[in-house]
Amino acid sequence: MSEVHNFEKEMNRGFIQLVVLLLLEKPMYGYMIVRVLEQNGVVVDENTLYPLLRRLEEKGALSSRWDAPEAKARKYYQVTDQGRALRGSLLEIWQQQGKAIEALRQEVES
Amino acid sequence: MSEVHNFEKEMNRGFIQLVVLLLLEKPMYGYMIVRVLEQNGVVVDENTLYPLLRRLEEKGALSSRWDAPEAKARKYYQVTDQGRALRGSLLEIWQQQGKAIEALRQEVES
DNA sequence: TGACATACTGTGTGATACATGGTATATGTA
DNA sequence: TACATATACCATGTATCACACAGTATGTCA
Repeated sequence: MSEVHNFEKEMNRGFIQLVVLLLLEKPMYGYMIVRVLEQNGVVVDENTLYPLLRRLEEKGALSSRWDAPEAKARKYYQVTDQGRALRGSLLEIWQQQGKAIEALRQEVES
Repeated sequence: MSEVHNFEKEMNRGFIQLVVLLLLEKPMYGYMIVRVLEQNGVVVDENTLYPLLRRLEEKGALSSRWDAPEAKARKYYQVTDQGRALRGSLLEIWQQQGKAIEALRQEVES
């Protein structure tokens, strides 16, 4: 059905969280996040992002507010201090993983 | 229950596949992989790794053979050409993600 | 003998990416 | 005005996966 197999899909899972936490240093709404990431070569499905945003808010990593109540509804999200702490630990994990992969790559390619 | 939250756990998902595909350029068995990764600061649960190995073999990315049939059974896995191709595309994804994260980090931290 | 390490397997459970389908407003254009 | 398309979000369902829990069986060492 899909071009991208499961193994490739799995690569997105942790990554999207981290990207969102980095991006939302400035307040943005869901649809906008999808477009901005798209322009940077990162494809995130709407139906992946919206639940993720709600989940991150539920856990205290993001805060949100509705904008322009009478116009087209936009829900702006922004990272909280708790979210910054989470971002920090995810970044650490990311970097440790990067080191492991680089080390292994050198072994394989030599 | 666990120290590590879901957001942190999610970081492992794509990563483990890639590490295994890199590591198995040399034939190794499951229990050995867990120990080797452990020594490199990467914690992979046995109950995560064993199914992953079977899954990768099922999809043709790994081949396996049982060793020493009458002694303690060890199942040696090794990457196939198909697995190398998969590894290549996962590495590409990894690098693209790395670029995206680095770009965002610079924006956030400046 | 018995504790512990080694080596693997089967069956849950909960979380999540993505699919499908839907609501509602805004905007461009014929 | 009519109608398509873009914008912006949500609800529900399915498949997959990390990890928990529990078990089998052999090897090793005190």
